[in-house]
Amino acid sequence: MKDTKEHIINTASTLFLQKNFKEVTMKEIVDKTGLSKGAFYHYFESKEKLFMEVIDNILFSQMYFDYDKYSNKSFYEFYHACANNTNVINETKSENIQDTGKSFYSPNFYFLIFDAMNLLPDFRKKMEGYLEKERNAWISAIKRARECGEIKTTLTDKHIASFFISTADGIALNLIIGGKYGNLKKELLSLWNEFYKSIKT
Amino acid sequence: MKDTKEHIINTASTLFLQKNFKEVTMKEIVDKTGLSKGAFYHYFESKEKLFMEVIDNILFSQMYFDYDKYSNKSFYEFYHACANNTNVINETKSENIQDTGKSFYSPNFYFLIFDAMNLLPDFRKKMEGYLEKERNAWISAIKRARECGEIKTTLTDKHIASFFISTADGIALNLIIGGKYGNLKKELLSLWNEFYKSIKT
DNA sequence: ATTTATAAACCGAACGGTCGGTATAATTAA
DNA sequence: TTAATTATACCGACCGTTCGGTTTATAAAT
Repeated sequence: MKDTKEHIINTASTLFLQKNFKEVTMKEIVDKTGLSKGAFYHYFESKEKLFMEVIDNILFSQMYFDYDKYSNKSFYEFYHACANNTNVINETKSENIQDTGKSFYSPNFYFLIFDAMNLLPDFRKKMEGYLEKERNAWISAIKRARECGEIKTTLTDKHIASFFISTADGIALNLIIGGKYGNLKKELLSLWNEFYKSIKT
Repeated sequence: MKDTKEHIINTASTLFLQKNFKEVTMKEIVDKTGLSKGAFYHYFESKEKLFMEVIDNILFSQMYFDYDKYSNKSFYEFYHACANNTNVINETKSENIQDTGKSFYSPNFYFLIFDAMNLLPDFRKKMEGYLEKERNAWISAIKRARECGEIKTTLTDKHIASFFISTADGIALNLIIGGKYGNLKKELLSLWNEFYKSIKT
């Protein structure tokens, strides 16, 4: 059944967003899914294969953001859309996470990224490709905004892009450590909006 | 002997900078130190206790940065000093890391931070305290720069501080993923310098 | 100076427990 | 009846840790 497999992937996703690969045990996955080991290994040949599917499911579908959709919109709209997209995972997954009393940090995919780089040989290239695409989208959006007179600044397109991308990651990281990842969108827009004010014409 | 214990901590430090707590095995620690398990447990009562000492050693000594030293210097000097401090760990530890052929990422303490938050109950508060101190140092340095006419901008002190701090983390994260953590200082200063140009009087 | 006594440093086999994974039986669906 | 699905019992490998014992350094006694 397709449903059962998806159910396993979803359950495992929330676990892998909380803890790293080694910390999530098969017993845990089996218990949380309400299935047995036999049932699990009917659908997946190994824990690693499951992990790969989780990676694909989370990183390369949910994380995917259609930048082209904003190619004819203003830069203001572009970065607001990006801010809205940042915590898709948080919103879609955190509802499944019950507080165990232990000091879990917020669900975040930095775990996944680090683990995936260790476990999946071709992951880094895939990730780099994604990041490059993201960066190019930002750069072209900024370039467009400058050309059509939306913004005006001495800063180069590249550096502005670098600003938006790295602040997104950096603020996310800080909020995760502080246990306040839920504020990401708010914090991001606070900084981005004021920066935007300073460069808009 | 103090030497042996320090030797264990140093060896373990390089390991914990490469892999997370569970991925580093006792066998590995023992082999890399050239000691036996018995010898190890003569100095540490558990793997966790060793990990705690590694945390203290790396995060709260090496990571420590004396912001007060720059209280009478220019903001330009301040952020250059911070940029120089970012990859202290990288420089001091990476020499010990031999390339095993496996796709290790650059040594970085994001592993340590994540693991420490799970394993050590009081770590988060400690970390938050450190981050707050860091942020306050930035804010007061910026405030000073504004007051004495070094910089002039519509951006608030808080947001400028947020810019510097989050870009440091964000760029570091991106470079780790790309396997080019060694470029951190260069990349950081490239962005920071140009931003500085745009706000300096 | 040499022997004796005490402690620190170190070793590696072995332990109990948990890990991911498998073989096989029971159940359900077709 | 046959094939797909789920459950149970079980496996060997490996984990962190323990433990009995050896070696080496330090100090005391003769």
